[in-house]
Amino acid sequence: MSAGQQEKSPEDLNIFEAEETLRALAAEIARHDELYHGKDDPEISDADYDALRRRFDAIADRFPSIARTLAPSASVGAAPSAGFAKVTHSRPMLSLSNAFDGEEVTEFVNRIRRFLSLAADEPVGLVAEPKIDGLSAALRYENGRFIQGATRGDGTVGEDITRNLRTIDDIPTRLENAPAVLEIRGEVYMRKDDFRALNQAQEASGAKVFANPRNAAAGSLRQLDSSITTRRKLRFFAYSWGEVSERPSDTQAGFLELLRDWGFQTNPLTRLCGTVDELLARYASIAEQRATLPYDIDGVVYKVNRLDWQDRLGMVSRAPRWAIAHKFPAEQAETILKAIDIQVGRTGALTPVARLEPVTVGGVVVSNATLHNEDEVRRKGVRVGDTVVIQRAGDVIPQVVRVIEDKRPAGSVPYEFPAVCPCALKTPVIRIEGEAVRRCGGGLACPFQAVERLKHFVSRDAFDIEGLGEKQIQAFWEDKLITQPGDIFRLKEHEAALKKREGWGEKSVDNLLAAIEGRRSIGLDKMIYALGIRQVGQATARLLASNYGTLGAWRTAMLEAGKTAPDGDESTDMPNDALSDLLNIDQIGMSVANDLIAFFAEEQSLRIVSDLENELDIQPFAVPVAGDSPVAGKTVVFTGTLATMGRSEAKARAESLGAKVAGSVSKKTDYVIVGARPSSTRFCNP
DNA sequence: GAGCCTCGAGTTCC
DNA sequence: CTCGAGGCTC
Repeated sequence: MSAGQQEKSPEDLNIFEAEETLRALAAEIARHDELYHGKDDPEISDADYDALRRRFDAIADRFPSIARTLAPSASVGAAPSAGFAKVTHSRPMLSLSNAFDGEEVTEFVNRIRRFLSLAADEPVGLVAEPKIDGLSAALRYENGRFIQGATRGDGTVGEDITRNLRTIDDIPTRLENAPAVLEIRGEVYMRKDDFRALNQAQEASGAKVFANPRNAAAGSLRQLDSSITTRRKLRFFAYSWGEVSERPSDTQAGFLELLRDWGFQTNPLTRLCGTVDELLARYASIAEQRATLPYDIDGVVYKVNRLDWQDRLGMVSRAPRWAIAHKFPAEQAETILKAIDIQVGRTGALTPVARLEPVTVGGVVVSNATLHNEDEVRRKGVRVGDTVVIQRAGDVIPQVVRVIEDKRPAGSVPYEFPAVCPCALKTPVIRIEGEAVRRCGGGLACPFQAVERLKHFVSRDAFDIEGLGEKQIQAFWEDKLITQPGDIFRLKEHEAALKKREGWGEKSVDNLLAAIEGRRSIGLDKMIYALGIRQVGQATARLLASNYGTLGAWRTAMLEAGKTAPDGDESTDMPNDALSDLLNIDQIGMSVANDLIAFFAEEQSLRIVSDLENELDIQPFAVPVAGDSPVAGKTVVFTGTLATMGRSEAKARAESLGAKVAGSVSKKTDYVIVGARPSSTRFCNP
């Protein structure tokens, strides 16, 4: 449905219009389901999605005969559309760290020199190439044949878009003289002229117009029907590789040459540079050509040329140490700051948000921007009524860059952070010494926090109840249908009342209740995460679940741990066994332990937990045990520098063998792995 | 005690 | 995505 198109109410539709509309809505809903569940990248807000669903249901209720004939309609909302198959990348697709000025580029090259301990006169060859604003893809060739292509996804798991990639002329289907296994990586993009032509055609046919070439390429690549992709003129620049059975070159530049020999397109502006000055000159040259290039770029990427150096440099978190993206300055726009509102998060954090006169930045209309916290507001000196400069950080999230003070209206006053929570209780706001955030002091009692906690409870990484999004939680809360998590599982007692609610029919209520029933059985880790304890996110919840095994054991341990030092004076009290066990878990320190203890010290928390215990079937955390491993069920401590792999890798490997990894030695410790002793490394190399 | 890395929390837009 | 903070290593 295109915006602005007049929507008729279901009563005014004739049967033909109804059929057409239902078909379109079903397709649209299926697409958003896929974006939301499959791609984890929703295109519309939950509210807009709900509106689509409601409109579909309203029309379907009035024309049941048509609704029945539409196969997908029956399953709308019940199951996400099939979409694309998942592909696990054999080697993760990394992201790049960014540089925004010459100084950061110099620092990047210096870091490399230090890391490699290079002599001052030894040059570091780096390949500079434009950073194409498209979508990265991985192409797998086996014995010279293109067998599978995937999107980047989250870097670890992408989607199988082989059929659509096969329609791209720049992607050869056969390679001569290629290694047996060869995974080529590069960027799928649309040229500016093809983009303009596509949009004209879309407009002429009344279809959706794309905001920019990148979105058009994304939309085209994600077509389930690859005959549509064929008609879109997509292109591909190759620039990197993933898994290879034998390394075909010793340098980045040499590899690019091979890519050309195999028939790939590589970017013609790519150059090998020897010094930072050369890199920056190349950057300036590419920046100058930017407007006249036939495709969009958003910066220049620098990569260490020698592959043996790339190997040595390795990576930092999820980005290689041997490459960086020198980004062009983000597009900026001026607008008026109309108001500063305060939002309350689930932990009570009060976040100021700038309400802006809507303005287009980078092809997107922006009307809100976060101001993070009190310090940020003060640092930027923003006042209501100011004209401010906006940009989209990383081309995504809008931020206020600065105030144009010359345009400040007379009589404006500095922003005063409110002293009380905007909720009905007007609880005084607390700012803990040394912390940046201000929090509502109301804790569990604050109604805003309560709603946010419920939203967190049903969120995607927690209970993920379909049909129970933020909007519904808000509405059910206001009507007192859901005031605590356990109420969700008693919602079916209000079935009749629900069906009378505006926007809710027989079908949608049935679907919702079915979705809720489907979540009655849940893993302990998700259960812990859903509780929304401060500092306990997905990773920590998993850690706790795997260490304590059952809800009961965890609760008992947390209550026991809380019996230490009620005055909080740790220096005089030895931690009890329960607390020292907790602190012995790798990644859990005193701060996280205190928040856990504080949670269980609340009467209300205990009620919520036992209520859920009655309603739910909580599955003990499934440890993927390789039963015959010598470390299964044992507690292992790593210390010192490991020779063959990083600490985190060793930890992951040991855990995959069923071991628990602790941070320090205690009486429960079975093995201590020190350095690279051969007798110990056998645990890491099964 | 400094510096690195991971995790948590909050946010925006289509 | 970005920032801040906690936890760990050196």
